[in-house]
Amino acid sequence: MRYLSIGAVARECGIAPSAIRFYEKEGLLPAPGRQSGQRRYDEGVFARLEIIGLALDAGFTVGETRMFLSGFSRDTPPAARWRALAARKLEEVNALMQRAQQMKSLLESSFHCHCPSLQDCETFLRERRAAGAQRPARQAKAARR
Amino acid sequence: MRYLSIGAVARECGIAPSAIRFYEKEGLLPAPGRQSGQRRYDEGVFARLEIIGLALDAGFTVGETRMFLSGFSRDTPPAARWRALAARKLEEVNALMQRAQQMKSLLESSFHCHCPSLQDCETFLRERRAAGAQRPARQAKAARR
DNA sequence: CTACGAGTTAAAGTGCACTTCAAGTCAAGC
DNA sequence: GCTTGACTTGAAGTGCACTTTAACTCGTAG
Repeated sequence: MRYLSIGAVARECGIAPSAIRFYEKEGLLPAPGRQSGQRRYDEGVFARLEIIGLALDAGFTVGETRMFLSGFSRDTPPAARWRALAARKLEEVNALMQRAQQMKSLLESSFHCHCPSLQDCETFLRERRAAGAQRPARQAKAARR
Repeated sequence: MRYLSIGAVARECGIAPSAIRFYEKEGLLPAPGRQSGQRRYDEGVFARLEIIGLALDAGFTVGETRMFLSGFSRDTPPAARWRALAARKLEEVNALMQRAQQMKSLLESSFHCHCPSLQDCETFLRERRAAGAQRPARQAKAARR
């Protein structure tokens, strides 16, 4: 079993050391063992970091990701609460995918479109109709740096 | 043709007046006519706001959205530059959708999963394998409030 | 005239996910 | 002993997309 420094982990998975410390401080990552003050990680950290990245990429906040991860931890899983959160998040992810799909259509069609103005761009109007009577008061998230 | 105040537009499409002013200042929204100092919008503003929302939701920054919109404007479309941007963005949107899909799978499977720890969760390992040797050094964005 | 609601501005504030900074510790090499 | 490089900490800074604030102007109603 190799024991890796924070720098080694960072290099190996392309995350800044500062981010790893940040995740630890925020309770996403368990505090690892130390060797003369320095953090020493085992291989398991990569799987954790991967889910963290996945969750944050998919639009979870740090707090939500913490809860998401707690759904997988061995200590007292508060299943009901977790399930509710997961269900809500699933909807948000669906909404995100739908909007991304719309944007994708819009982008693709823009390659073939030469409308002088938006007001009468056929493609856009079609997209808009496809989107339906939504006008949904956007609120979901999905960011990373 | 109705002429709407900023408040009326805001109410009708669920965006804060401050956001509308912000978009105008950032050049996403053309400056409308004024009536004793106050902005008066025509119906066309809704289509504009809808694309702005779509673009921002799909992860465009304000600057990118400005360029995206300029692709649709009647004045000198710098087609090459725009196409390059659109192509790059299309890739980013694809990546976003892929990650969202992964998160969705993870969420869905978490309903049926009762693994004591991540390290040996079959479902997660399968997801990970499906994701391939990516470890992609995340960089794309996709946020809104 | 006064009051009110809705608009105007520039500037400062907010929340999030990190990053950067300043000052220090530690082990190894010379 | 001194230097180097990688690490440690808490605190402050950053970028983005807005929001809030403060001080103001309008048109209308009473």
